Amino acid sequence: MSGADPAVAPADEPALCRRARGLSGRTIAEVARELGRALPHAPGRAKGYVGTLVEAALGASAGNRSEPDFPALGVELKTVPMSAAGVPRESTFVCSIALDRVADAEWAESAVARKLERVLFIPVESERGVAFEARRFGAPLLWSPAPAQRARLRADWEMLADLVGRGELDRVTAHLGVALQIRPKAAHSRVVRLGPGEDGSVWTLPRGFYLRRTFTASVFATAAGGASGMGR
Amino acid sequence: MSGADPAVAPADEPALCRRARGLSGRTIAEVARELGRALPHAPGRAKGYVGTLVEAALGASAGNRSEPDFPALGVELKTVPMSAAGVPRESTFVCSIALDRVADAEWAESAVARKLERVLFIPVESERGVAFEARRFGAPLLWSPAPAQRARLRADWEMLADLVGRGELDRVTAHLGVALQIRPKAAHSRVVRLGPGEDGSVWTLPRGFYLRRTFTASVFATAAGGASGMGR
DNA sequence: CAGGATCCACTATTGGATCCCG
DNA sequence: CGGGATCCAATAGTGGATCCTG
Repeated sequence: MSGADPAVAPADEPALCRRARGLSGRTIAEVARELGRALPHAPGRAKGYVGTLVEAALGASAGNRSEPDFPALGVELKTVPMSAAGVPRESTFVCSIALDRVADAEWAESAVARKLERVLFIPVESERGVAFEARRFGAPLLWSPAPAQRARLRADWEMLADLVGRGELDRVTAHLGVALQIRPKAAHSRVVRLGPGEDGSVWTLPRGFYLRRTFTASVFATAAGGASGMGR
Repeated sequence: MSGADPAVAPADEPALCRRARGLSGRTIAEVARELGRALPHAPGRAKGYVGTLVEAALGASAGNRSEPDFPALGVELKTVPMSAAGVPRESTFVCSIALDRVADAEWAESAVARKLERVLFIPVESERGVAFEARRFGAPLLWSPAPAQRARLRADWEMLADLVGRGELDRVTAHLGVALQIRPKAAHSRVVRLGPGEDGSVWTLPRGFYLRRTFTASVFATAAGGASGMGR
């Protein structure tokens, strides 16, 4: 074993960061072996595997509960697939939308605001041509939104929550929002959920909030010594 | 006739701007008719037609000479095809590259810097679905680069001129440069010109400097009341 | 040929769909 | 089902090729 007992949650942020840095440079296969976990059975059938693996490696509260991964620290954990150029390859899921309750919510109380207040990003190599099990973890980033970033997220959230609350879900597409967007969140497109419609409730596809790839890219770029914090 | 005699160059910038504003809202067909010019014979065979038409309409010195379109004013004229959203659809040609002379040139003396010091942009509607002759001119923009824009152009130019001067023309692609890029400028790809190579001179494709679409977009966005002048 | 540009095949992006696990 | 995410067909973007005129 290489560090503290992974089954136990880290006591504080420094301890968490130490564990996270311990992953840097190591491969998925190495970490899986140390935790006694099998690698995914089939290539392309590995969605979510790395996220779960990192949860175990860092001692996050496992499972599907709607609280931070590290409840005592208020820290949310996200793995981010990175291209060789150091740019995220995918958007980042934030949380599902409670379609029936978003109407009269306030930004400060929202699940999005709470989840994003403190996030530990773990970059993972993700390049066609590098075998899944050989992909390496990168340097972790413990992030809280800068004022301009928080303002951007809030503006997007208020615009989107307003649309949902007004029953205009059918106007909501992933095109909306600069930093934050709404996209489907379901096993497939026939799944339905009750949500606000033009006349009362309608059956609709479950949705989630996601961070755009460009936003996450700017978060990493800024942290790496970038200039502005937002913008190109 | 709607304004001053188009055959005569405007006396000063205000006069030029008045003529340019006179085009706003009018169609290519209307302007062509007033100047007694035939419309292009075939659709898709109209490259350059609008540029030449506007030169005539505004009293620019016609022809292929390497001086500003309005020599007395030091103003360069560029038509810009615009999408319905008000964003340029194409990059903007600036000038050809003297491959054999760019090596020891200085930015301030360069053709790029001189051409871009004062530019009159004339937007033209350019949307599949709007017939060529029915496309309308937009509000003109008389522009000089803001300090940040000039610095960006200079940095790009120096990087590119350096590559060309060092005989590394084969490493120059249109990917290089944030605001300014180098692309082929010839009738077709078999045209060759003598330029600097790794060992003396080599035959190579003629090239030109172009403004990227994103840069021209930011120029228009800023002038339209935008915030930053550069950036997204 | 130099200046006026646009065309278009290919690549990059991404919105919507989908998959695994507990 | 909710949390962990990635997949991929369709669209947007653009680099290199091309076209017209004087």
